[in-house]
Amino acid sequence: MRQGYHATSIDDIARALGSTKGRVYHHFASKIDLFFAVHREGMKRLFDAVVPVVQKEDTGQSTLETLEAMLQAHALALLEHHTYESVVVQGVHLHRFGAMTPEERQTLDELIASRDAFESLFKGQLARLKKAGFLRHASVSVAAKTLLGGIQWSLVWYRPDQDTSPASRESLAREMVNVLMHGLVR
Amino acid sequence: MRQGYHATSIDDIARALGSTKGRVYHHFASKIDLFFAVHREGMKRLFDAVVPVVQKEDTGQSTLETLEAMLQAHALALLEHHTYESVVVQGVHLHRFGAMTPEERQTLDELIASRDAFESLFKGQLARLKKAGFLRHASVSVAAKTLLGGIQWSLVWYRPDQDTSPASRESLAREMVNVLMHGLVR
DNA sequence: GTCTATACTTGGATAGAC
DNA sequence: GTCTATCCAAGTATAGAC
Repeated sequence: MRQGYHATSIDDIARALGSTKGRVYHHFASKIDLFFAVHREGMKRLFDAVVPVVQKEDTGQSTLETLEAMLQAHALALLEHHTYESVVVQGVHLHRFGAMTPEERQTLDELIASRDAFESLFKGQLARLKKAGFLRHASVSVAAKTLLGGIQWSLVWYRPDQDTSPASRESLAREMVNVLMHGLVR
Repeated sequence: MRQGYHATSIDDIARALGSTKGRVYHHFASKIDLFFAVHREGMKRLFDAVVPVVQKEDTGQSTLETLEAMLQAHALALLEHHTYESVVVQGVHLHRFGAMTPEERQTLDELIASRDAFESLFKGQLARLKKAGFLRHASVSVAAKTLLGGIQWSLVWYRPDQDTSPASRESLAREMVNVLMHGLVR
């Protein structure tokens, strides 16, 4: 999270643990294997936050309200698990990397597929809204990327140490979602 | 742009030039100096795209229309100069890095300051809108980061090779801006 | 399961010929 | 201004003791 994949050495990690390389390599076969484990956990937490909200769809709230709840859950999860999620972003860049073993390549492909599946949760909801007459001047795909982008960009600027209370994270998430849902209408 | 700062070796760069390290080191004192040069050019292009739009403010268009034009110009610049701008993003991460010489540190601080100045162009416009009754449920700062984030996230997903025509970039930029300006109102 | 010691490779940077 | 050759540091990974 702090320095990115390449700038972080196994020695850095060992030092943070108060131990040495040996311990790290006892638990993980390679550096990228450790990265994969963190990435997987990060994706799990995103799904755990958003899937329950999608499944509550039939309990009376409108399609638009469900989307708003999904965005809110996503934004909050990003802030709460900022450590894991800022590792997840880096998976995208590693994707077009080149030199790795077939197994590593396959694992990475799985992780990217899981990111796509996550985005599709939002695309599905947006497609339903478009049918209902919303979103007239944008495609579902670009809308999904733009809305998620507005939230996910917080991974770039948000510093968890500056503001630690759960309530302030909740209201920060709310602010971001408000901007995206209501745009700049008066 | 393709592999990120750390994963790209000077040999990679020399190979792309059809030459060797020697040439690169004749023109740039160090790897980070080369990075700085690209970053600087990237920031220059962003300002060149947006500043003229801000300065046209007094020519009859509304504050809201000016903001929309600024976002559009920014989005288009990101797509057009995707190569430079995706390097600019990495400056943020390098910022909290640690080991560098005082001169390098100072240069990096200047680059970050220039990013902040850029964001302030949008904050200024949003502050004027807030006074006029817009943006009631979000702070100027979070709104700026969220709106810019929606656009800047295209640096993560946009692949310039897939769609090369200026017209299609223009309409892609338009779509992103529409989502952000009009939100999900019907 | 954790440590120390070390093998091996990559990559930033420099020297000096042309 | 560009090349080749080389130095040196950093960092991944492994071997083997405890």
